[in-house]
Amino acid sequence: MVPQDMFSAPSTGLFGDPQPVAGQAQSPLLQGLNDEQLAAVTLPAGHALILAGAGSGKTRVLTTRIAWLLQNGYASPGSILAVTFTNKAAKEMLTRLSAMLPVNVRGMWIGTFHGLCNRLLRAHHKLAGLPSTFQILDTQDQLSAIKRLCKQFNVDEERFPPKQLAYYIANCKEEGMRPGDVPVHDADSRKKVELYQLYEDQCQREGVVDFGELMLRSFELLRDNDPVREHYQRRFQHILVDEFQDTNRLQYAWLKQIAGDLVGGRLQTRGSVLAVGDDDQSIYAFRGARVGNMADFVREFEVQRQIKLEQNYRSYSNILDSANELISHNSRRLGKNLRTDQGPGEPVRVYEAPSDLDEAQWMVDEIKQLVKNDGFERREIAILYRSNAQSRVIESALFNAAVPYRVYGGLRFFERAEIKHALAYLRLLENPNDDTSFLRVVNFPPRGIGARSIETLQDAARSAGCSLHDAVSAVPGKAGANLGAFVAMLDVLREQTQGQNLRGIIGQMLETSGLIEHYRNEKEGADRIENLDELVNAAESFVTQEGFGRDAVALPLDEQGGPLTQSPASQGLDPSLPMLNEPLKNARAAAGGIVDADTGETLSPLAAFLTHAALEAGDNQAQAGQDAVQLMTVHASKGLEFDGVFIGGLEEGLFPHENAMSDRDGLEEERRLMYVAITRARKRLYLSHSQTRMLHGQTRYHIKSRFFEELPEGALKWLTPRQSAFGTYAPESGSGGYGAGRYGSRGGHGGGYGGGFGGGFKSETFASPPVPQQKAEPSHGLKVGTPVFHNKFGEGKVLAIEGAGDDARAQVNFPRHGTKWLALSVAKLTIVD
DNA sequence: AACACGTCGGTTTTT
DNA sequence: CCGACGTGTT
Repeated sequence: MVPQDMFSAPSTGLFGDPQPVAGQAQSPLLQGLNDEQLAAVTLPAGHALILAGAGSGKTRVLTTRIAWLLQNGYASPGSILAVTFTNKAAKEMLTRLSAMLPVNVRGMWIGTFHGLCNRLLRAHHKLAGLPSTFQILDTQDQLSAIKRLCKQFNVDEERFPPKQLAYYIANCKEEGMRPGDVPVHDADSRKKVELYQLYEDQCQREGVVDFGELMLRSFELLRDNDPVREHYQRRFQHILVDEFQDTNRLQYAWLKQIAGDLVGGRLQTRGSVLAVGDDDQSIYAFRGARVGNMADFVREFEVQRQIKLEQNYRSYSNILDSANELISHNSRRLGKNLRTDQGPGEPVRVYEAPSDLDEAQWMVDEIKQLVKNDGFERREIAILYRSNAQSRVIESALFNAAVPYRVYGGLRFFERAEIKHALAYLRLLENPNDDTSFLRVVNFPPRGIGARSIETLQDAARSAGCSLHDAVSAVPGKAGANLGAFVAMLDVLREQTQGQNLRGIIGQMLETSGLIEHYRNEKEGADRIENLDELVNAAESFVTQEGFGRDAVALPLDEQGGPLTQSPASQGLDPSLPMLNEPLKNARAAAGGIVDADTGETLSPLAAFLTHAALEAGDNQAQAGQDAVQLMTVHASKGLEFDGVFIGGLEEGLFPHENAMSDRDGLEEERRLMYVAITRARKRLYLSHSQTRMLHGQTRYHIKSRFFEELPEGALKWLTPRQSAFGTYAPESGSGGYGAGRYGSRGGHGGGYGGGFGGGFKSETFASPPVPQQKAEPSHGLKVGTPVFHNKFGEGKVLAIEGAGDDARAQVNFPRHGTKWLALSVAKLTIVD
């Protein structure tokens, strides 16, 4: 129980009024909310957990809650902190909020965890032990920094792959561990800790932080500086967290720091935390998400109110029933059942294809019908898959049928090589010690500085304990001259751009660095120049419309430890909060800078833009022009919705994925993934699996996903016979007579069969495929699913079989030893009865 | 410094 | 099968 006096302003009757009840909602803000939503929006002070099912209006509740707090004077903009995971979600919240209320969103802290951490660290960089010009390393940068480190210290990259080190370091940080906190058991772990420490030293020397560091450093800032922590605790009376099920350990610890202090084993908080999430949609355990944070939150914050949003506004009930039934197979749920007022709608259609090519062709045919007969827009149709590799065949089928499509994922704007090069120059203007950026462009465009020269430079820098930039003068001879010229060029550039606006700076950089010139002479350079032009545009719109001041409102806070204005905060307002100074700051921001809390100086537009580039890698390539079918992984589809959804590749080993099948947690996450996929659909849902699939260049035999057994039979319509005998098909016979030539005009794979499926084909036809049957004659007598025994590995189950005769191999899952590929001519396998 | 060749690995992804 | 990456060649 959280005592009432914990809230700052009980005297005004804050939240003391009787709560509005459904039906009484007078404010237009609250109109149209259902009872659950209304209750959530108008929650009294105190910590609360909202379990928000898919399509239950979660974002609406979150934004309406903020608007309601503001409108009723329960909160000032400055007292609100809303945290999301993605920039997209943060932006969405801001947009909806400003549509709802004519409110100055600037005073509010709405952003991603990393964005807000960045704000904290910029404002208190001295206390955090960072230079004001610190730069942010993205994942690529981090990896190249680690590779550089490994080279420098002669680390055996076989034994310690840089990728793994990166993963290891990120992991330690997520667990809140500095090198000194990591337990060491053996030589291996000792070495890793040592490298972690060296990496940290290197980053510190260069004035750069990786994503994990952004979180950990600001956590420590709060933890170790009482005045700072208290300031924010007092300020943020209303903390709202989106997608709470995706928070990792460190993010949760960070929230606790901002919310209150642990006193005598109990968390004493000053404000209210509203956590919104859905344990059934937790699909990011692999990157540290900890669903357990939800239960911890309830316990540690002594949460008194939990509200479930179970009314779904998205899907017909056949779809929803399928989702509910599926997810009911998971254990340890917080418990939730979606309901809808909509009718059953069409049944969920299920299709079994002989091959992945046929599966893709079936999708194309169905999509054509949806568009032609049912008036679906293509952009309202999505094809979802478990892994990116599956998109190939589907793309090919769509391409050959001339159906416009768009694939999500891939390189984002700020991750393109030419953009990274340009940004590296800009970063060096800000922070010459950023060795990662230095190395990226020191010889790009080529200026005669080879590996040899760089090695010399690195040695010099190491012995002097300084950055590469500062070590240049120590390199003799021709190499030194070339390096000197590079540094001189940077100096010239810095001189040239002095006092210029952002657009001017970037334009000048592109010229002086020789980047533009270089790409002009390159045959494939036109696209890259186009992208560089786009960079100038991005900078321009960042300055003008994006209102970069918004993202960087600084905080007046006396860091010298002087008394913070203590006030009763009578209207829930704390006079020491910065919003009172807003006009001044906005004026300064408009003049082209951002006020820094420590120094009172303005943060340059360039610095702000570089931060923006690092924290928001930009849209993938979502050219929203054409009406195109959308292709993406199930993960990428989270939060989206479509009229029609296809989920392909529902096969054991693929979905659920083989790497996740061995333990219960993994399997349950796969099931949640499937749950997310199903709940994307509004009107039509199509599920499919294929008996054979080309994977890693070889045909694999798959049995259908166990998830089919977990769906309500009554909601399904099988387009192919439910029990089709497995092994009837010979996938590799090539020359099918039907629709030959529909594949193959691109990518070179020869004519498939099955072009004529989809439409006419309904049921019995399936038993006799349009290709001459080749007896899949397994001399070994193994089939997928066969339980087997191995002398060394014990009992296992066959997951897949490949090849024939002496080349035959079987993939077998052994509970004790994991999944193995075994050559049948060698391994002694016996079939278990 | 650009290109050719061989090896290796191969869920999911945001910041 | 297909892309990334590292090494070796001109």
